[in-house]
Amino acid sequence: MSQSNLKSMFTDYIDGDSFFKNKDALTTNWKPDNILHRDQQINDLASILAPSLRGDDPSNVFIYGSVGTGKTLITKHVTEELTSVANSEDVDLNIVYINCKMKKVADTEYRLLAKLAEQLGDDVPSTGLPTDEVYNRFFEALQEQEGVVVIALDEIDALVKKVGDEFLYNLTRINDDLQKTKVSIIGISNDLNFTEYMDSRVKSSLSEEEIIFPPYNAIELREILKDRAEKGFVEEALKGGVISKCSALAAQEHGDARRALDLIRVAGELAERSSSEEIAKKHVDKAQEKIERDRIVETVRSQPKHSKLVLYIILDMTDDQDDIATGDVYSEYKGLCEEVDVSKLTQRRVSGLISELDMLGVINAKVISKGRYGRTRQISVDLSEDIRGQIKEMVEDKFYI
DNA sequence: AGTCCACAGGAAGGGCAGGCGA
DNA sequence: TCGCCTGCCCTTCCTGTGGACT
Repeated sequence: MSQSNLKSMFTDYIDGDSFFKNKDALTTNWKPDNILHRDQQINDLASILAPSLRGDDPSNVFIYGSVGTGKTLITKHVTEELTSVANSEDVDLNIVYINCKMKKVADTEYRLLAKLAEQLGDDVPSTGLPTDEVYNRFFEALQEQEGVVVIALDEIDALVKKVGDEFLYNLTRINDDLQKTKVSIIGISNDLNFTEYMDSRVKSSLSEEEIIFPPYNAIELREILKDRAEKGFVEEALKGGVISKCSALAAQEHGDARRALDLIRVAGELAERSSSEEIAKKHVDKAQEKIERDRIVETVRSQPKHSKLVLYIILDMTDDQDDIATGDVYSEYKGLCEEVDVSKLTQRRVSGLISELDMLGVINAKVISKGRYGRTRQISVDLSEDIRGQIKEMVEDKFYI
């Protein structure tokens, strides 16, 4: 692009009509005035939490539902309403919301306790103290509260799978030691079978009440999307069938409203970038590809260097071989480490990295037995040429391959 | 039926960086 | 500054295992 073209592109951008009138309305963080198809869940959660307005401690509640079914949105909505009533009625109520999956924030017991203490007004260093000291600080911070404290732990399944359920046991028993404060816990999980991982005592005290968020079907998704699109896009930006297409695709993805919103927003951005007259179905297809590509590439980018090298080897080997084994990858990997002058990891560790890449959905690795010839992982890659190229390029740039 | 391969994957612990309190 | 504590990444050591081969 020549420099004058660049200039005209920018001026066109300013002068050009945008498809968007409020892009925020097309993101998951945006809270609509009326939340569709979740009346039952809103009422359930509200009636469980309502006793806190009279100073009683509400039952602990467990919320289940897969990704994009509105768990976080509804929890925030109900707790915000509750807080505003509590404020106007002068009731002591404190709501703490924490996402346990947030890397480096609340993904270990220490960090969770530190974060909880911080939200209750105590400052705890991000590392350095013994865990029981952090627990004490959190406990003291709780004691200084008056009335009810509701702790909402989002993506609690991720944390329990990582560090066990002992912290939950402590949390659910904390009321026994508190005098004037009452604590209630909302556990939010994406994994419906998650309680199987937990001790039965924790399970029973945490699941005093349960609320299930079923996936949205295509019709519900369409209504949600239509509502958001009216707020997010200017009139007549969308060609017929676009909303239906987005909702149908998202319904296939376990009724994921987040995916539906991402699809329509990205489709809008792509259409705008290609200077189209309107947003059409082809933009949705492109959006689908882009979202998947970005997800994979971003996942890989955030991996440690050895994980990148291992993936590079796997991509390289699967170029002309269908299935490869852990041992093959490891011997090639050792060669690559020498080539780029990086100290190599052990096979045990590389095996772990392969398993992590599999869990992240970047590669497919399944354990098979070849009888006499041992047991190994059969590794294959199901990525488009485009994505493979991007990942390889990223690794080559980083290590000067 | 027994052997044996090529790993998988659990457990324990070392070493490091970041941070605290004395 | 030093001792101590944490999370994190990694190694070492180990036991387990599905099925082809003998």
